[in-house]
Amino acid sequence: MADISVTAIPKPRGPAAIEPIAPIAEPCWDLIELLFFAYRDFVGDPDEVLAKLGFGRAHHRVLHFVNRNPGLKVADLLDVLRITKQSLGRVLKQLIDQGYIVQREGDNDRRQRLLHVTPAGEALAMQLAGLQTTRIAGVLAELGPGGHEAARRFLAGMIDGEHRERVLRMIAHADRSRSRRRDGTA
Amino acid sequence: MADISVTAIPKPRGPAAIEPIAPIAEPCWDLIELLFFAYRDFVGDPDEVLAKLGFGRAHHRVLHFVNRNPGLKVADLLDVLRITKQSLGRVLKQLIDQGYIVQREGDNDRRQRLLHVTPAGEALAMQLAGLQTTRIAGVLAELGPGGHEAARRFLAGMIDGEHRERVLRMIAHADRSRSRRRDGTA
DNA sequence: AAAATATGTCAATAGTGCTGACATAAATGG
DNA sequence: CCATTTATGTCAGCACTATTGACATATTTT
Repeated sequence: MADISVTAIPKPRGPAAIEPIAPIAEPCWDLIELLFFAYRDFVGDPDEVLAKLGFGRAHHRVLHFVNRNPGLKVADLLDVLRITKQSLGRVLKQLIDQGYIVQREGDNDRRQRLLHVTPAGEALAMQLAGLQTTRIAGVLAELGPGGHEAARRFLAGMIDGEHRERVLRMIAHADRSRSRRRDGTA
Repeated sequence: MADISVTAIPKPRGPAAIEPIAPIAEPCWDLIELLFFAYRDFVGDPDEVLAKLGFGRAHHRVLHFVNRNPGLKVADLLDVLRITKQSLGRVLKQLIDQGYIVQREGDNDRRQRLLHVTPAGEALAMQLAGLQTTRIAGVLAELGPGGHEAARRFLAGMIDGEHRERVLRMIAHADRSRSRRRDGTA
């Protein structure tokens, strides 16, 4: 029931065809390779902009998630990025020193350093997201209606089942967060 | 005509609504973030296996493309991976030293070192591709018919137009190459 | 024979991740 | 109030993957 499509067992090639060791299913080469090339170009646009600022992909990821989740706790950011605080440290310090991110003490818990983008940080984050959105929008326009939903379902399915729900909730939550900001409702 | 879906210009919020600086289109947050998480888990499975062998992602990419394109020239591999020969050097040397890849002199041009996987190399490459295929097959099974084609079109569209045709040709060519090998036609 | 090509290698550097150890401030639980 | 835990930061060192620049070797092309 879960073995449709690509991993289907190879059809026997003739009557009583002997399969010595079992050739197993042929890998899904096309999507494996397309994911590689697609992701490379997808992150390539931001890379160019970031390089001019002396930043790399790590800076992009931090800036992106802080922009999307204003007031994010450091611990939560570490959790999303799945890196150590030492790795985050260097990158975050640069973003703070150069005025793209600020830290604010937590209201309830003064140990927390809640992360926020500055106007410059938001501008940069939006510029980078804009580049990626332009690329995506180009594809979706070609694919026609249903393309967006199909892509979303494919990509969401590729996430570990263990984390999928959490990621989807985070995306939905960030969407609400940002639309409040746009409305000035915050 | 290319501005359907996500990047559509925001609808005016009321009669004669003034848009001060132009909020521009809202980025396509969901696909941007899903691509990040999906790709991370997609490469995560192989990462674990590779780590036990003392290899990293760079080794995976080299092994993958050599397995898919037997007799690949070093120069072509550099071109596909878009890295320098110095970067390739170390990684390739390790794969050769540990018996996963061999080099053969070109028949016509003896300067060339054509790359081939050994049986061990093929086994490893197929194991890694198998992990990724299992993940992909799980999604495709959920998506139903058309899912594979939709994913392929989305991902292919995400590749720079400049390189898309070349990538698709490479994939098609490698498919022929490998099926010849399976048939013993080579 | 000279020039171009395919490949390899040495050295230095950058970006991003890791582990381990330790420090500080604040919250929390007896 | 004090001990512990929590949230965060920081120093030091290491690994992997990428870069640039320079140079070497073998082979093909002109």
